[in-house]
Parts: sequence; structure tokens; C-alpha cells
Amino acid sequence: MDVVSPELNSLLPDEIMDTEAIEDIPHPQPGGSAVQPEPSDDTPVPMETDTPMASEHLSLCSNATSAEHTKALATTTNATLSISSGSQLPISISSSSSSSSLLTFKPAMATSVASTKTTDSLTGTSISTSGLQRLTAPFTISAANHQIILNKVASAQATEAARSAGNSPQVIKQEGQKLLVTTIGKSGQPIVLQLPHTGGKPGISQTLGDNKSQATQFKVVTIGGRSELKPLMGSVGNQLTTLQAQQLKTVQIATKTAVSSAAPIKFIITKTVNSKGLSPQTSVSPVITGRVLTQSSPGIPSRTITLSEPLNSNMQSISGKKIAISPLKTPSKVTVVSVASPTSNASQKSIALPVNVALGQQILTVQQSTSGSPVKLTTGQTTTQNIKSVQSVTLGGVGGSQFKAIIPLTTQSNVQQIQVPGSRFHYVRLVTTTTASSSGHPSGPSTSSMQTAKPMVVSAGAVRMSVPIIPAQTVKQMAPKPLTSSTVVTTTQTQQRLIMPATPLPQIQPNFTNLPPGTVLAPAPGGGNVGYAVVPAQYVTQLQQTPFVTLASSSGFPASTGVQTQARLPLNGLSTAETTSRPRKPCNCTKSQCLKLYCDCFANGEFCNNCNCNNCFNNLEHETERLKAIKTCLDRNPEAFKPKIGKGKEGESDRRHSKGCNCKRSGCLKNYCECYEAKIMCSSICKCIGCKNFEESPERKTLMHLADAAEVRVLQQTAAKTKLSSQISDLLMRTTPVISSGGGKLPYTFVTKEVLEATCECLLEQAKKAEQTHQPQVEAERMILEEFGHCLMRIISSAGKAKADCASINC
DNA sequence: GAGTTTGAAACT
DNA sequence: CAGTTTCAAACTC
Repeated sequence: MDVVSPELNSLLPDEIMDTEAIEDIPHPQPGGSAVQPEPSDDTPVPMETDTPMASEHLSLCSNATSAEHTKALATTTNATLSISSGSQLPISISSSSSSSSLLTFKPAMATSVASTKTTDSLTGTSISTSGLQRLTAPFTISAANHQIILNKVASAQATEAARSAGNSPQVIKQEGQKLLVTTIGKSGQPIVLQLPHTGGKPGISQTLGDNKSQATQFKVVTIGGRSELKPLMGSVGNQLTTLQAQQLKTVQIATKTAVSSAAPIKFIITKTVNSKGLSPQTSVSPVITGRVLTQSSPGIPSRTITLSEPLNSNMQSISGKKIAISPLKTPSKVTVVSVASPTSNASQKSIALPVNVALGQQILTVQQSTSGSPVKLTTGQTTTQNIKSVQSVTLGGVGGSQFKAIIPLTTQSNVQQIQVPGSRFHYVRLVTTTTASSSGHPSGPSTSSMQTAKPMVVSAGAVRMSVPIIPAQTVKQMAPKPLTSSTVVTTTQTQQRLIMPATPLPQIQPNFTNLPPGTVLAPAPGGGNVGYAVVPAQYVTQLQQTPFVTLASSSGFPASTGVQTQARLPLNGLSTAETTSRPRKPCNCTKSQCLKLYCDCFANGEFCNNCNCNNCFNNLEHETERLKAIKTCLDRNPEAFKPKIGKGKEGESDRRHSKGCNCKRSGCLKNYCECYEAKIMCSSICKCIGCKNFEESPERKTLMHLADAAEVRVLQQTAAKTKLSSQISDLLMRTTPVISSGGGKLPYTFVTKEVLEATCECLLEQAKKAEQTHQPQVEAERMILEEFGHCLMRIISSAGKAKADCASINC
């Protein structure tokens, strides 16, 4: 498996949506050809050729202010990308090397808050940004293993491997997750979109407009890489749309080779950017729609890749706290779902690319066809691509020891691997079990489409998880992050996200040794394909609680795998049911920001919820810090998040503290002692002084007896009250008809509040009496019941007497 | 509710 | 690894 660098997510566009207002900006071409706006339909477009184009223009502009702030720079040998976004984010990108492209995002204005620097090393591309937009997540896409390798730092080996595989490794550095540059492609395949491009090509002029405030994030997405860089000409149109506090951006990128004047390539990405100011409770309607990717080369039928997705109303329905399966995200994260290139030589293909955004996350799915086969990608459709049961969902984590939950995808219907013949990459698809049977509706032999994902809302306590559920044949994307963001298949800088291989790759198996409580790992049964979904424990718990979706099935889940199947590991020796059913105690942290083990919430792998803490960072809004803290804790103690109370040795049923206590003054008979608190006795591993928490300890016995007595008393009181109420109700039910028929005074008139209170007092006194005499519980209950019987007799007697009196009076 | 005690966690 | 400090819960008043 390949590990996706933590920053992968950040590299992807925040939101992608379809926009009708995408402007196709023609680019001056030496050949005189201009990029033509790609029609939404499947109209073939001339293919681009590998020949470097004389000039490249990539413009990102917002509709509103593009004209005002757009800045374009173009050189014959250098590619310059300028991005202007409204008044806030003018960015210029320039590529200065023939063999490498340097993208530099420069603030066009003095007030610009973000600058991006991109360098293409070894064809790899590194992009660094500063300010609000910084990229620090280089990744490498390698098709060698049918894998997408996203490395934190593209290693030379990986890069070389990727290059040898025919791909253009891209090294991306991003900070702030604003810019995405990726190359996914296959050598010899004239696909796609590449940013930046190798030198020797005409400069790139990119204009980016952004109406968005500082939260605006621009991400450059390059699709279709090959060993040799391809000329890129792109235009980006930026739209600002209000969608539940989200901002939508449209990025349109068109690439055109110099040789093929008639081979315009157009790639349109619509981005939806979440407002960072949104609170976790804010409902976010993930929406991704419409993107167009067009590519053409001379002599080759043009390829049109359209990424469009209708607004998913279902996802919008999510309200309150929402959590995508992958909470490890910061707001406005984008997920790349899949990349593939079919070998079919179909002259034209329509591929639906499901781009789902849930809770501020975006998922970008791109399929690429083999060279020579024109392809059109259209979202919201079914796909005819080969799909295998593979699921890979990474929800993030910190380093190798992040909170992980692997969503078991038990049936192939749940998860499907989209494998395109000839494709070096595997598509991973998560589908619902209910609709998995449907294989989609191929619109044509070469058409693949994906259905709109359905949102899955899971509520657990105050936290709700929203997971888009995509029917069969669709990519399942789950974004567990409340409004901020989460990603299914992505990585962030501080949270490492793993993309599991569609096919079993032992070398990339995640390290499960340090999984904190709540980790759930589940292999996808069947087909030898293994899929993992890594999600935070709490999310898994919530997922399992959801009535909407069944994410896991015990069947086919081999226990021998050693994978933990429970959503939440026992905490402090308590069973999962106990921990989940019992309300969590709110913390009161003031200085630790709830990011240290001092905080019980944090220590239990939970988010703070309804706590009394101050300056809490143990929430999705501070996922980065949280993940960092988790990593720190795990670095300090790999078992920091494991339950402290485990089983004793040799199968003894007694639980014991894993580390033992160190009490000095409490005698281990107060809740200061973790052993005592867990209601277990101290063991040999304890270092306590003056311990009285052992089997024969008289103090302990007394204490336990008192505690038990108190507990019994409470239980008895509760039981007595319940029984009394029941008896009284029953009495009333039985006596009412008699009284009614007799026309006399209703006996329940005598069951007044005072009578009830007196009865309860009598019962309580009996309970006290039993307690004082150290009666066993059974005997105590008997005594109370006897007293209750006496009370009833008195009530009945009084009622009967009253009735008799009434009757005599009436007569 | 404020203050104290306590021991785990964190730090040195 | 040991000593010290920090921290939040447990406890007391």
C-alpha cells in the first residue's frame, strides 16, 4: 500500500463543484489555436499532443473581480501562472525551468495574504506557499504498483519509480492546504492536466480570481501526468456561491499543446470553500459539481473530462454537528478518490467522476483513459468501468499512530475497486450495501458514471457524523468532519492519511500496534482485495450507532487477522457497552487545552463535548493540534491510549492496572488511586505506599461494604418507589370500576400525595432498617415488600371504610 | 463554591 | 531513570 502523505488532502482542491459560469479563457497559442470552451456534453475534442506547447496560460479568475485583479505573466520559456482572486488573493505562478516548473504564487497586491512557490524537481513539483496558503505536502504518484503514492516528501526513489512508470512525479509542498498540484497519468497518455509543466514550453498564464476572504484556498490540480511534462494551458474561473456558508470556487484549467492547435485541453474545477469561521455545529452542505477536463492532441481524439456532480441535497440535510468519517481534517479539504486509465480503445468514453463534498470536504475523482482513447468524464452518472471489491478509505491520523478506525467493508458491494484495464491505479469505491448490487447504468460501452453519493448521518451524543453514502457503482466518500472538513482518501500535513491499496500490499499495511481505543480495522473480504478505512474511534462508534448505514459486517471478518473489530476498546476495564452507555464525565481542563492525557476526554480518545474545559483544542476545529498532540503522546508512550485496566495474567478474570498505581497517601482507598477507581485491587506491579487496597484489607472490606450498602440503598429506594407506584396504579385500576359502579366515593381519593409520601417513608425506613442490620439484599427487599403490603392494606382498609361510610350516608 | 489533597502526566 | 513540576480530578470544608 502506499502511504499518502499527511498533506495530500491539503493538496487537493477544497471544494469542487460544477459551475455553469466557468469561463473558458482562450490562450494565445503560437499555432494560433485557442482553447475552446468545453461543452458539457460528450462532444469529442481534439487531443493534445505531447509536444510542448509554445506557451501556456493558466488563469484562475473569479467572475466578480477577475478583471480587476487578474494578473497574467507569460514568457516563452517560462510558464507563468498568475492568479488573482478578488482583492484578497492575487497570486502569480511562474515556471522558470525547462526541466522543472516553478510555480510561484505571488501576491499581486500588497495586501495579499498568501503566496505560493512551486518548484518542479526531477519533474517533481514542489510547491511552497506562505501566508494563508502554504503547501507542505509533496506527494508522488506512482503507477508502478497500481498505486498512488503520496509521500510526505517525494523520495528520489519513489520519484524515480514513478518516473520509470511513466508518470510525472510531483512534489508538492503546501502549507495551509491551499494548492494542489498533482499529476496522475500514464505515460503515453495524452491526458490531462498538468501543473506546472516542464520548461521548454511556453509560459503559463494563470489568472485566479477569488472573491473569498482569507479562507479562500486555491488548489491546482493536475491530472494526467506522464514522464514528460505536458504543456498546460488552463483557465480558471472562480465563482463565489453561497452554500451554507461555503464558498464555491470554480477553477478551470485548459491545457493545450503548442503543436496541436486544435487540441485544447480544458480542465474545470469548481471549488467549494468552507468558511473557516464556521463552527462545528454549522451544517455544511457538501456540494461538488461540475468540472470539465478537456484534453486534445493532434491526431488523437480529444478527451473531455467533465467532473460534474449535482448538488447533493442529502448531504445538505445534515445539520448540527457533523462529522465526516475522517475528522482529521481541517476545513476545506479535498479528497482525490481515484485515478485510472482504462486501456480500452474506445474512441470516446464518458466517465462519471463523483465528486462529493461532505462537511466541507471535497472529493475529486478522476479517471483517465489510455492514450489514444478519447475520454469524457461526466459526473453523476454510472460507470462501466471494471469495479472490484476494494475499499480504501483513509480518514487521517497522526503519523503512523493516529486515531484510526478501519471501516469494515465486508461485502464487495460495500467497497468496490475500480480497476481500469491498463490503468496503473486502482479506483477505490465505497458503496452502500443496500445498493451495491446495482452495477450502475452504463450509458454506453465506454461510459462510466457514478451516482450521487447519499449522505449518511450518524449521531452519537452531541456529535453527529455525516457520511455520504454512495450507492453501488459509486464512490463512497465519507467526510467525518463537522463542517470543517474531512476526507476519505486524503492526507494532511499533521495527520497522516493512508490510502490503502486496492490490492493487498503487505508492505504498506498500516501499523496497528498503536491504535488508540476505538480503532477499528476491517479488511474487505473476498477477492483478496483488502480495504481499510481509518477513522477516529469516536466516529466508528457513531457509525455503528447509525441506523442509516451498516458499515461493518461481522461476517467474513477473519478474527485471525488480529484486527480489532470493536468500535471502541474497553476503557479502564469497562466493556464497550459500559463505556458507550455511560455518559462521559465532562472535563474541566483549563491549561492543557484538553490535548494532554490529563484530560480524560483526550485520554479516552474522545472529543470534548459538553465539557467545562477552557481553551479546548480537543475538537474538530483544532484537529491539527489535536493530531499533533496525539502523536506526541504516542511518541512518549505508544500505549498511551490503550486501556490501563487489562486482564491479569494467566487468564485470571481479575482485571488489573497495566502500570500499577503509585499512591502514597491515599492508601489506595480513594479515587485518587486508579486501581481503586477502577474497582480493582492493587497488584504486584503497583508501587503504592501503605496500600490498603488488597483482598484481605479490613479497611478495604469496610469501605467496599459501605459502598455496596450505599449502592444497595439507592437501588432499593428506586425499586421501592417503582413498586409502590405500580401497586398503587394497579390498585386504582382494580378499585375504580367497583367504586364507579357503586357510585360511592372513589377510593383513590385516599391515595393522596400525603398517603404516598407516608408510604414511601415507611418503605425507606424499612430499607434503612435492613441496612442497619446488615441484611442481605434479598432480605431487605422482602422487608420492604412486607411493609409495602402493610401500607396497601391500610390504604385498602381506609378506602373500604370510606366506601362503607359513604354508602351508609347515601342510604 | 473555594480551597486542599492527591497522583498521573509531563517535564527536566 | 529519578526527581520535579504541572495538571485536573477527588476530596474537604
